[in-house]
Formats: sequence, C-alpha cells, structure tokens
Amino acid sequence: MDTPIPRKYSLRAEMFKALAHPARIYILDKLRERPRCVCELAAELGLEKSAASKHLSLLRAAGFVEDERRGTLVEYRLVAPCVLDMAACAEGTILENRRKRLEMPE
Amino acid sequence: MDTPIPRKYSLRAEMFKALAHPARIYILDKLRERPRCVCELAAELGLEKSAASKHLSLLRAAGFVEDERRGTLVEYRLVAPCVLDMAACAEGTILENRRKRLEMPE
DNA sequence: TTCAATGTTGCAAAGTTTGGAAACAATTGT
DNA sequence: ACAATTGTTTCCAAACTTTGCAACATTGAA
Repeated sequence: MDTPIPRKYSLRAEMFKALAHPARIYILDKLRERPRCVCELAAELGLEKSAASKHLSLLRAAGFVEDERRGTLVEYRLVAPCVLDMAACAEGTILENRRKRLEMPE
Repeated sequence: MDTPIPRKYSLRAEMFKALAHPARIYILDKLRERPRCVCELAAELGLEKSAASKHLSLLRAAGFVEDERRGTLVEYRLVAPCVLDMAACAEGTILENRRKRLEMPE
C-alpha cells in the first residue's frame, strides 16, 4: 500500500533502524570507551570483518559514528555519546513501567 | 555465526526494533495527543486494521503503549511520552552533527 | 439468538536484512 | 614492483518483516 505517512516519521524510523541490531548497540557501547578499528570490533563481535564493516557503515550513515584512516587501519569513533545516555534512559522508563504493571495489575 | 554479544545489548536492540518502522513512529506521535482505537489509527495510517493491530501489539510488547477495551473498540494510549522527547533530542543531536560535518569538512 | 462492528490471529507473498566468502581497494613496508 | 595487512564491496542464501486477506473472537444491540 502506498504510504500517506509524512517523511518526518520515516526519517526518524531510519535513525532507530540503525540502532535496531545487537551488534550495532554493542559497537556503540564499545566505542564509548575509546575509538576502535574494524578488525578489533569484528573480533569482539565474533563476526567477519566484512559484516563488522557493514554494521559500521550503517552507523556512519545514520550519523552515530565517524571514521578516520590510520595507515592500513580505519578507526571508528562515537560522535554523540549522549545518544546512548538517552537510550539508557528510554530503556529505564520502559522497564519501570513494565515493573509497575506486574506489581499492580489493577 | 553464534553470538558472544551479551543479552543486555539484544534487549536494548529489541526496544529500538519496536521503533524502527515509520508506521509505529507515526502511531506514537498520534497517541501523544490522545488515546485512539485501532480503527482510527488504521485509517490514519492507510493500512488494514490487521496491520495496524500488529504494529500496536509490537509497541505494547516493547512497553511503549497500553490498551484498554471500551465496548467493541480497543483504545491504545502512550505509556511514556518522554520516550518520544528523547527520540526528538537524539535526532537533533545527529542532525546537528551532520550539519557541522557539511559546513566544515576539515 | 442473531447481527453488526471492531480487533486479533494464521497464512502466503513480497520485500528487507544479515552474514560469510571471494574479489577488490588502499596503505605501508620491503 | 611486490607482498602483507586492513577494510570495503559484491554476490548469494538464509532468516526475518511487513502486508492483505480470510477466518475467528469479542462486545453490544436488535
């Protein structure tokens, strides 16, 4: 079906899509500590470098990370760490609500 | 490949997955204003009620909305409006960064 | 009870995402 | 120039998502 949904919503959904995979959340959390090259992240994820590279390029397209070549390595770093704080906060809200519902199911 | 990624990251990714579709973002934005039934949302989305219902049940599973039957209707309401504020804020950060990069590409 | 209205669930088709392997590109050092 | 190292892209298959349709479920009213 053709969508009457305004573009604004698609753009926002795109941002969330970039966050909608465990490997990518893991990458962002690792990059919080310090920048890392593709090969290091691939090893930590237990993925081929090609897969890690693809996750990273998705994150870069969404604006969450930036890359810089250092010799044969390509180092990725987190652009906006506060985005992750917000994720944690959103998560906290959701979990708290779920807890409330379980304790007191009217 | 089997994943050595801790469950913590999968849980967080699940939360983002629930937000990773334009229809679901649109629904959350509509529910901000006031609660709505499935049929109203389906009409606004331009989707069959079955599809709307499925989007809503995803959002409910993630904890973003709650439902309550009112006669033959089922009314959905937003649980944590602040989640959307955070989304807007995350988006703002990303966009600002992107703008900076365009203006001043070292 | 039967009907009408609203929602949900099961299914199949179409589309999208993911990951590994191999080919290709870029950089450094010999 | 060549080889070694690291990263990216392409191709393919498997897994997952989304949608409409049809069947079923729930509620309220005649």
